Amino acid sequence: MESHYKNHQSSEVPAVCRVCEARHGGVCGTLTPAQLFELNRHSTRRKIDAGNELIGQGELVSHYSNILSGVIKLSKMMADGRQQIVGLQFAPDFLGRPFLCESTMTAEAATDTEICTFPKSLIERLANETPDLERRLHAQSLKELDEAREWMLTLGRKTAQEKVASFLHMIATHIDPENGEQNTFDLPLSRADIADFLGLTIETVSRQMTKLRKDGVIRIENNRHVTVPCLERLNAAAGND
Amino acid sequence: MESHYKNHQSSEVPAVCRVCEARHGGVCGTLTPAQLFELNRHSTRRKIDAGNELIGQGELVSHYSNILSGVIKLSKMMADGRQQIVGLQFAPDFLGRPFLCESTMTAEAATDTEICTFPKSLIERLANETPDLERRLHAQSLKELDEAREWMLTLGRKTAQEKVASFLHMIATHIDPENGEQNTFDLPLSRADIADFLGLTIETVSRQMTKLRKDGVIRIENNRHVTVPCLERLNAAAGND
DNA sequence: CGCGCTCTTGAGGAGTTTCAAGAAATGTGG
DNA sequence: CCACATTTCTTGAAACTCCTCAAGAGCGCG
Repeated sequence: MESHYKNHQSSEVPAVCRVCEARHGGVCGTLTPAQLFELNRHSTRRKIDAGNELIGQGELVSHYSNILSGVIKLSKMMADGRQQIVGLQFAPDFLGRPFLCESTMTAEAATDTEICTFPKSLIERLANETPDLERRLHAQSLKELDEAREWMLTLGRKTAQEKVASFLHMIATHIDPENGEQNTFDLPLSRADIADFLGLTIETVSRQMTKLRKDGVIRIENNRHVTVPCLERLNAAAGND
Repeated sequence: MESHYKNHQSSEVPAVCRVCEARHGGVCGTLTPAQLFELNRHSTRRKIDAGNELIGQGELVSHYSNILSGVIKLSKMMADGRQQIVGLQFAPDFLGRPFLCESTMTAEAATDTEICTFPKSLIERLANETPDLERRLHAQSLKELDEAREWMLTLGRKTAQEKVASFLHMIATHIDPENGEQNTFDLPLSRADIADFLGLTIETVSRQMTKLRKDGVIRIENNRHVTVPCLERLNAAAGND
């Protein structure tokens, strides 16, 4: 490994990064080959099984991560156990809250996930050197802000039916369809997670899914596998125009 | 005016900025005197009466603003008229969505407001020159993101009672108290606005305010004027730990 | 003083939750 | 590969929260 780093030409990007799924969409895309090498030297790839916690509410944040594959859920919990998912991050999103030491929420793998982790301090130094990186991080924050506000509208003003349809529509447009032809995918979240995301109970989510199925807006197989024959109908059920 | 600008020494900040309420908290704080002069030349102060719209959903964003005084509400509307307030901005917050041309929401003055406006292009150029400014804008985005996620928990998982108490607690801690002794303030929002903020109806907000009053958690005069004898009791009513 | 506006209060009803049970999918060990 | 246990999801009935509709009270204003 050592020699590998010593021999590189500064115009080449590290081999690991060259084949990395998140390389262009992710936050590393703005870095120079030399910076990538430095980042690479301090980064580790990790697999995280569904349900495992990356970081807990109130813990110290020492690392940032790029999501290479899978879905991460960010959630907040009240003292009495009520829980709300406040964000879903898909590959190749960047995970971590700049400028803050203590996490205000829990990050947990919703599906089996692969991430690339690096120390907070290193990213912050690179961001100082590289305005493009700083801007990229800023852009991601703004994207998350837009999404959060979109969900505030959903949480505050939509009916259970519209909430569930909105969720399915979001997933349908964020997950790569397995099948080019039709819009078909596996839900990355359990009914309990969906409920926590939409501010509903499991039972209500289930009932609304059943209703959407009976109305022909979606098809469901094995509970997790969903097909959307017509995205526009789903969008209409979600209350969007 | 012309001569004023010609005669300045580059180490002095413009007179208007020197007495500006938002100078240090706001986004201008990071700029050099020379940059402040340039910004100042292209900026205008405006007063906006309560209820007036700054920018509408779907309109083009050509200007950014610093809020000098007052409260601005950011809201989203559905096709059928249902509305949700997705953010409240207090002086000296910065108003505007970097990197985006079309506004995804409406910005409206909740109270009589004074702002300082400048063209989007100028701020973006200054942000390129000044990493500190870019970082300041980033920090503000992150603050808004944190607030949005906090409200997602409120919208999704709290009861009407807790929602109203949460709102009052937020206002109590964001508005400068008129009176050093006790926590007393004028609500910047009407019952209708509060309802749109909390995902409730006017009637429910009213009922919960009455209940909080009868329980002795708050005192109300003239509908708008609120006193909080004990912030901790209010916080408890809001469901926070 | 009457008019309009905002806020409050009440009664009834719709939508969601709660509680409880059953069905379907998933995993385990023989 | 099949019984059995476990988890996840669905369905039903009753209860409760919040909404809708309706009327009245309080306040500012011409």
